[in-house]
Amino acid sequence: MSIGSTSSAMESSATKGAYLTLRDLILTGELAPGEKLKIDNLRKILGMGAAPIREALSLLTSDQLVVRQDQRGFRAAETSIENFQEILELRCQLESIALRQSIENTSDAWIEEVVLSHHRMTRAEVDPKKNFEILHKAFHLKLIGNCNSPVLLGFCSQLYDLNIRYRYIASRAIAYEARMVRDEHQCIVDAVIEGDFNKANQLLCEHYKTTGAFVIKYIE
Amino acid sequence: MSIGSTSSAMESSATKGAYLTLRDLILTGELAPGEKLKIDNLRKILGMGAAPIREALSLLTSDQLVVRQDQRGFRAAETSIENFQEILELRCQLESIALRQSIENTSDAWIEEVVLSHHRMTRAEVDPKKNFEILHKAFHLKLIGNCNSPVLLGFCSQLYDLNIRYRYIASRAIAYEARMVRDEHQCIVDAVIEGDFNKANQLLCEHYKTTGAFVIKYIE
DNA sequence: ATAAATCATAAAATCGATTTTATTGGACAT
DNA sequence: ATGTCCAATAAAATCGATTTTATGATTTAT
Repeated sequence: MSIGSTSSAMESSATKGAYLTLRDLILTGELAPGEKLKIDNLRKILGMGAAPIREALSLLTSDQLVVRQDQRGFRAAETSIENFQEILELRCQLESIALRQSIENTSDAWIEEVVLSHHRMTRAEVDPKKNFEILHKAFHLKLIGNCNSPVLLGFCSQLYDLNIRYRYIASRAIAYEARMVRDEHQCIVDAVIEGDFNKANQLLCEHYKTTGAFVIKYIE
Repeated sequence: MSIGSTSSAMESSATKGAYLTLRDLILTGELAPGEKLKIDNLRKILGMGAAPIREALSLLTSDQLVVRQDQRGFRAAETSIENFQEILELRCQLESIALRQSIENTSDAWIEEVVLSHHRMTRAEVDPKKNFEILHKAFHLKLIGNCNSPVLLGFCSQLYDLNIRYRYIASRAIAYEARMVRDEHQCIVDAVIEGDFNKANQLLCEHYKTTGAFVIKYIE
């Protein structure tokens, strides 16, 4: 069984381990949308007491990955086309704001970090998928990370995760799309380096929406 | 002591009670920014075991009102001018989006709800302050509540709370401003009824920023 | 036969005690 | 004196057991 050892769990505290593992299981769809999350079951799976599990689940409600019903326990958040489209739209709106501010504050240091994280992501496309996903997220967050607005970045990070969850769920039905994602990423980086917000923004939103249109076919 | 009976605590579950009470204490500044939240202390104050308190604190981290340090417990989130300004700016940006969509989707039913919640809030200006605050929040959320984007509304609600926390903290130093808030609210409602997004949006953002400028003098 | 009420079971919520981890103050060596 | 190490204390994290609450099945009354 690969559950107890999933990814970077088993860290410091039991709570953190439970949090990371459960988060992973929900994001990848191994715990299905709407599924009841019974404490006793999870106890057996994760091999710990109830307290850290409840705490982890409480933390996951912040991320909108878990829903809590008073006195009726927890379940994995539902998915729906409406929700997916909302996530998609919000990502475009919020990342536009963050991207604009990032480019307004542009600096050599930031540009170099963007180039670097892009490079790392590209290089990892051969490695195990898991690793790529982490670097892919890091890249996209770096792209908007110069906006000097940590709360906004928090929202974007949350939306990213909610979005990728749909990608995972969709990819259970089909092989992972072999679209020209690489080129798209490169063009975005180029526009950012040029300091051209409008171009970068348009490319970024299209990037999200194209992927989204692809995913949406496989929901429901 | 009015702590155990604060507001609408003592509800169904101990966790929910703890959540509401702690949230209140933090929003109003009775638990000061940065203050260590020791489980044992809170146990004595709230009169319950550690489990529901930890769970409530975990839930509050979602709201960004509590910060959790692994193995080092919880504390009330810090405040800062930078954070306040960020909150303010984000509120304007996000509520603009929500307001635009709300007005685009305008309907008689929604307009009536806006008018109603505005009326209720106005009428409550005499009643105990607490009640007014709830209706004030309800009004502002209703104003942007026709946007058909629950996630966005969730963000706005969160930002509202973070913002009001600064108001409370500032108002510890001074008497609550007697500005022309009433007129401002009325003008916003009028613009919404007219379906004039630009006007409504400008008024709303000014409304926030004027109040913000007032509050900011009393931080630090 | 249907609806309300009751009971039995399963699950969630909570508690008190234990274990693990951080923090503090002081002893020791440099 | 100053910095390092260790012990004692305080706090956080966790567990196992208990209590409370919901759920589903069965009975009873209309």
